[in-house]
Amino acid sequence: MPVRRREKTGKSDRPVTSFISTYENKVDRKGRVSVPAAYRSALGTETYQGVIAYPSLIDGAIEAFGRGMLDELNRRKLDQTLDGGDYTQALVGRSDDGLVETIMAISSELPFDGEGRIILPARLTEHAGITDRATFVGRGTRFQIWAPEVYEKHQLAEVEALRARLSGGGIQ
Amino acid sequence: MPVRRREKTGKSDRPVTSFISTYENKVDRKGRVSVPAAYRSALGTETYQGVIAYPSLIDGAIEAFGRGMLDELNRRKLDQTLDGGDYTQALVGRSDDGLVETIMAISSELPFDGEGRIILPARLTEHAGITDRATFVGRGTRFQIWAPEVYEKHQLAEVEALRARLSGGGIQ
DNA sequence: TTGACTCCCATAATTACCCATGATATTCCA
DNA sequence: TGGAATATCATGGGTAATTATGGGAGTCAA
Repeated sequence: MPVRRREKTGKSDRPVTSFISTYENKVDRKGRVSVPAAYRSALGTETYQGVIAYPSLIDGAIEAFGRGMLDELNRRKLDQTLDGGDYTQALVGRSDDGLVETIMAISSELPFDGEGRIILPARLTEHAGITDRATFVGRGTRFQIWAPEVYEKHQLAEVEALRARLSGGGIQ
Repeated sequence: MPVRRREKTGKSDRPVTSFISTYENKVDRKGRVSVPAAYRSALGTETYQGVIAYPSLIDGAIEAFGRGMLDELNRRKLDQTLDGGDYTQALVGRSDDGLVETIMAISSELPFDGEGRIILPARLTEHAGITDRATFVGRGTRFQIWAPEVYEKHQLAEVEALRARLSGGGIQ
């Protein structure tokens, strides 16, 4: 079982517009962990320096994305409801899908410190089983944070399932 | 019935206050409770230092937002009626559903003290069943205040319903 | 007085901010 | 081209600032 080390910062660490690749970083005694520099530069254009995180509803992992996406969700929702004259939604909060509202409730705002680290709240580390190390997994528009051991198993199963599905079609 | 366009309303460039995450704070003997610092900073730009609160019409909880949202509601409602030529409503204050007017009537202005605390009126704590502790729940453009044990149950059901509908891994 | 409320101060715990270091890349220039 | 100087990154620690919370003094009004 190979230990995943920090990737060589070659071409893969140039500024990207989305979250890709995987990194394993340490969680120190204060609960701080560095967000990979490549991810931070992907968030670079945003005024607020930090990420929004919430426990995955599917996996034992933490889901995360930029503040920009959060504001976009809220703004679109507010515009949508008020423009349509739907004050019920804005004031009472009842709608067909309470997805945004629920995500807001279970999310945490995690600002960067001067060194690009965030503090993972206990609620989130417990959900993911994270203690002293954390694996950052890029998922395009968002990324996940796993306990390394857990992710390793999950990833193997993920790849295996994909391989099994593709073998039928004769692709690779 | 005119379709409202974004550039006409001119509010999309204005930042939306985003209340996220949940916090449990104590209610002291004087009935004071700290509004989470993250919420206060979300209200930071507003001139009025405090929140608007009213009993939820759906849940056993308190609904709250900033003065900015209150003004926004009134302004949009006024725009809407004037655009539609319904001056009667603007002047006399009668509307079809009366929701906004009703909310205004049952709302309380709760100013911050020097330490960022508010005093919850008995009418509101009784509605929510709050005694010595209160859970603040971010809902994006507004937030709620619950009795912790009540919210705990409610939240479990909320997440379970959401989980049941999700097929992918997170937002979008 | 009593009670309700506002303003002010105190404090323990937490968090934010600052600086330091070793490892690894990258740049520069003789 | 080789290697020294420079830059970036992940990581660690110390300290000042903030936060949530408690309580006292003063101010009204009933």
